[in-house]
Amino acid sequence: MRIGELSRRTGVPVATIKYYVREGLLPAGRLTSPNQAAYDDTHEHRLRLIRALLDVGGLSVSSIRDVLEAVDDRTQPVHEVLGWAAKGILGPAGVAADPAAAAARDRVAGLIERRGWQVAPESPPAEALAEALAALDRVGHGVFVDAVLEDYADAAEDVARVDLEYVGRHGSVEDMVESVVVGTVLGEAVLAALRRLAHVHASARRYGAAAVPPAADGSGAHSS
Amino acid sequence: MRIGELSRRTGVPVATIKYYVREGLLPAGRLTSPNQAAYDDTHEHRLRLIRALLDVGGLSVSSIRDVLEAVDDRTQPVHEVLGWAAKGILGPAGVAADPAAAAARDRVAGLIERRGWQVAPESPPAEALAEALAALDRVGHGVFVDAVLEDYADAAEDVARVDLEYVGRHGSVEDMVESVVVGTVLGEAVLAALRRLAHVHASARRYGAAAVPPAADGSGAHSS
DNA sequence: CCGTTATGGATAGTGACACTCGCCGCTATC
DNA sequence: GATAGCGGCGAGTGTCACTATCCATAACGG
Repeated sequence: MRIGELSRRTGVPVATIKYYVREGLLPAGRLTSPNQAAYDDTHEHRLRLIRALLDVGGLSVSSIRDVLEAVDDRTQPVHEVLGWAAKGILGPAGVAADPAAAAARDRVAGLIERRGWQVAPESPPAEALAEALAALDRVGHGVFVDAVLEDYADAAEDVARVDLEYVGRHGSVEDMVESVVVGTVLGEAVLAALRRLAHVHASARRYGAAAVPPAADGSGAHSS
Repeated sequence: MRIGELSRRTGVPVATIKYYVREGLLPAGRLTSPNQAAYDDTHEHRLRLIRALLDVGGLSVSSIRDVLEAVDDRTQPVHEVLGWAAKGILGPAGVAADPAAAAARDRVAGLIERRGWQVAPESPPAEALAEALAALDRVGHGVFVDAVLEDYADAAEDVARVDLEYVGRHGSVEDMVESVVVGTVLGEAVLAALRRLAHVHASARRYGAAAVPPAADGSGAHSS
């Protein structure tokens, strides 16, 4: 397969594929002549993965490069791979120093301890959580945390159990790291969408009984 | 309070505050002279909200403008507000037409029906879900969906129940829409972080028994 | 009273990001 | 042997979230 067909199969423009190769997201094709290269199924699969991470997962190109390096590195322990991606989605952040942040970090440490989670409080997900709790506090919704944190944690545990089961049942170690990545990133998108769906349903049931036909107008549908 | 103090209190640069005012995210201060304006607590609160949605929620400035308009518009029914924000996080997207997308939409419709959810299958969250499922399918992890969808949906229902209870118990209708926004957007970040935390824990327990001291090296800790 | 600093308002510029274009010389295909 | 496609490269594009500069005016300190 040459680049044109790869492009046609995946719907990704040729120029973009070349760009991904330059950026190190996609390995170059096997050269058959000085200016002719062949691509195969692995390239196609990798390309689809890149697009999924980019479009649905919302990762940046540079995060994806890091992630894919981890996927390719077979020596990477699975649970190590799980910590990274937060930084790609949340900004560089860099450990805030205000009172809200300090309180949030304590709160996270308490939660981890109470749950008996074997996680370092300095790990990226823990800091991401602290960041989110601090933000909630700063906008005056600190109570939200009191009201929901434990229930959220229960739900997170349920979900994580299911995820791990899937990854574990998925056969070869080669694919495992990719399963973890896919499950983490795309699973997040799935869960978020489900939560909003459940919100809409629960809200419609509780407040407006009036049917909610939201596709009728375009008021909020188009972007920019 | 003048703009300088507002800046000092929130940590947001003066130039950035001016930018938010220009962009319509933040109302202008009350003019006391042709070139002097006063800001109050509502401005401060709004500014913190903007930063939270931006930094933690990952919304774009234009999404935030839309969201805040809804917050300010008291006539907005609550369950109507719940549909929007997906477009800010996921791209404009625009309804894919390939087989994976079609299958995913069917699947979503089936799920909604099976759950008895009162949600239109064309609503933004439903389409976001279909998008995510389609992406999963395209990267060859369609099985993931079979394995976890129902459990995810259970978890989402649990979480949504808790969320709605919080919003309902939160008093005045004025604050309700804001609670919904905050709960939806920041709650998503909280839930995602908790899920990753639970992943790391469950994974450490199941695979590497070796303690996982992740803060020791800086290999993945600092960004870019 | 006056120099310094801060302010509102407007315009222009910045850096990061994810592409996208154009060019060159070569190759595959009809 | 014309035409289309190719690999590789550098440069350009549009968007986004700021950021910098400028001006005339206002507040503030001595």
